[in-house]
Amino acid sequence: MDIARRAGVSQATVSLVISGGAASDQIAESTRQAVLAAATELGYSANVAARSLKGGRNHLLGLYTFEPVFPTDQHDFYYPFLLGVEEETAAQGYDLLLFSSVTSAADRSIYAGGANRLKLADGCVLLGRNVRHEELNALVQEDFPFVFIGRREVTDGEISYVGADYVAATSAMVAELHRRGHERILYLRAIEDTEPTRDREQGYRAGLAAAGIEVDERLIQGLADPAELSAEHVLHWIGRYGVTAILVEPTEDNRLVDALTAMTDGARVRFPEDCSIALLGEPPSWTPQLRDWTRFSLPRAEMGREAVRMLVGLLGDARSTSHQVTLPCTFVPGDSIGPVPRGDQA
Amino acid sequence: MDIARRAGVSQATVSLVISGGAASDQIAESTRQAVLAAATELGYSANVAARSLKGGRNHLLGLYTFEPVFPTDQHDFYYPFLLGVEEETAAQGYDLLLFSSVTSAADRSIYAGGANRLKLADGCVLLGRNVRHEELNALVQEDFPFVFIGRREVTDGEISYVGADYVAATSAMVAELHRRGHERILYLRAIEDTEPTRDREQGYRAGLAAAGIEVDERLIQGLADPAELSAEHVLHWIGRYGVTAILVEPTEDNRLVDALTAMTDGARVRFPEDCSIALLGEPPSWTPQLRDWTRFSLPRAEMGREAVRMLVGLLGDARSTSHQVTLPCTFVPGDSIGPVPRGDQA
DNA sequence: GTCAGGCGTTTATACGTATTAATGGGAGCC
DNA sequence: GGCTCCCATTAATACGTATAAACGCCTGAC
Repeated sequence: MDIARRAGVSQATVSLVISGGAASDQIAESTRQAVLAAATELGYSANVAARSLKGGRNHLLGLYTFEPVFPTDQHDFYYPFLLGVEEETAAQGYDLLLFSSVTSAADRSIYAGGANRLKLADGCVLLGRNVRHEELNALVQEDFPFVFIGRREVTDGEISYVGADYVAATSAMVAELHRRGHERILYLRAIEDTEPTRDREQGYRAGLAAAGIEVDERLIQGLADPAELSAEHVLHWIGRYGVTAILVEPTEDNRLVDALTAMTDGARVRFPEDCSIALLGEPPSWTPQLRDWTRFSLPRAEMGREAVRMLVGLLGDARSTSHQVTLPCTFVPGDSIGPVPRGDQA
Repeated sequence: MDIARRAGVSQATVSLVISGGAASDQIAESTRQAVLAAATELGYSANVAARSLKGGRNHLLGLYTFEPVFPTDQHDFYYPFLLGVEEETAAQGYDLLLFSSVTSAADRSIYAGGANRLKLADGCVLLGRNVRHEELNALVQEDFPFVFIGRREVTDGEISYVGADYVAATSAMVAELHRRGHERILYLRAIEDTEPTRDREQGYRAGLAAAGIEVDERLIQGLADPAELSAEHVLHWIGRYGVTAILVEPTEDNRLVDALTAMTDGARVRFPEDCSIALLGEPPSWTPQLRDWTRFSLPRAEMGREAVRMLVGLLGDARSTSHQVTLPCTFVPGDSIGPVPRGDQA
């Protein structure tokens, strides 16, 4: 190390001065000044790799997303999370490492190339819907500190996460519909069995139970691709099952809203005149808001911030217990729900 | 390394098998299989820190902004740049390091703490209006590889940058106004003497020259804070100098557009009926676009991408020469310019 | 039988830092 | 003056990997 030579001291001394805020009180003031001067002069900065190799921390937090975030629509969905993460990371005095290379790689795996690149950072915030649970398990076993944004379960053990309270929000949505007289409420769920979907379904059932309505399993329909949702479907459900309201999960992109808009434009189905409809979440904010859909919105930025706070907490405590937090969603009244259509009233 | 023990070979052999796709043909197939088996079994993943320590490069590109990006409006201004940088970084197989800690620190200096934290990355993309030129100079002297987004000058030597062609865009804007008969064109410039402002002024003068109009120095006015721009000012300029069109530099936030909107709302001045107005740039995109201002827009995402490409090029070439590129802006017709008002026609 | 040569593997070393144990020198005390 | 003790500094080591150089062994040739 050339700083040492420059200041005429040993490498160990330099290390003590630079990093050892604690142990550097053992160092004579004159020496410390000399070292700092030399460091400044040479534009020195510690090598992260070496530092983290040694086992020290490098003051980096990582952010890894399981989905690519570049398609602009999805990016816009994830942006508020990122904003929160970035803001709190800065507030905590850390730098933020975006694992874009892994994200964009063909195989899209944390362990691509046999290397868990996440370990570059002290800890990591994870984000994304299509999680590879086996990778999460691996992370847990290595006990690498990380926090997931969104509730996630793993088979062995518990992980830390900051989730949105989909259960309560969905349940409240059912209650809201029930207050307006609806009893035949269709729930269109994503076909993949991920945690957010499970939570919504649980909230749906809980909401019905609270309203004293028995669950009609035929009113829980899987929807593989929101784009395939058409007026025919809706009219069919109305006619066949007496559906008066629909709850539907939006995707991270704008396919759902596009489909709904197409329906409305065709005037085949009117919301809420023919049928009430509410979104169990919020479509990407960039979507031109032609319509103020009834929905609930996640506190995305706050979730990002909270995840970082939690992560920093984990880093501080050596014996890191996992933490789980769910934050409440905000109900957005919108204008797509209304009373039960005349002909269908009980 | 416990994989070595597990497979009954040496650490070097493991390294050859794991990383040396090239040199691993020297390894007997049986040995390689044994090593790979052991690696899989133990859930091994290479330590990136060690790897990059040995290799010198850690495959990180940095992004540093001279202004804090958290006030939502400014963030929205910088966001497209960030998007481009992020996208191309991923495409190049690098990870992106956001220097948020430095950004948010009180002293906001690259060299905070006597250390150049930027060196954490292999190279760095810089961004921001209020540059500290002395820091740029220092970076140049260390010859740390970096690329600035926006044209920047330093006293000693040249730096690499990807800029927007403000000169041509402003000149074209003047030509556009002249085509509609305007000859008394007021230029409201930022009061700080930064490169973008200088370029706009140069473009303004060039445009006038091309149109055969002599520059009236009284028509170049400094504007410290766009918020202070009022109907009184505009009416004054119209009455006193016979101004029929205004060119104004927008800020990274929404103060300018707010001021213009306030003027319009008060109906004190109508654009373009009373006076044409065009923005020499683009306000933050999040601004509720009450009005489609005539302006030009920077290819921000493309600038970000190009900056990363250039940076990666610098990293590849050991003998790094500096490169300068300016990208053309896009004219956005909008609806805030029109013909010369009746009473003012020559 | 000896020796060259090639191949598969290992030994040794370097990367830059943090940390512990050791070293040196100076001051204080008897 | 000699001894001890303390404190500022240093030497030594470890972290996990990549790589050049060295090594041993086996084959083929003379």
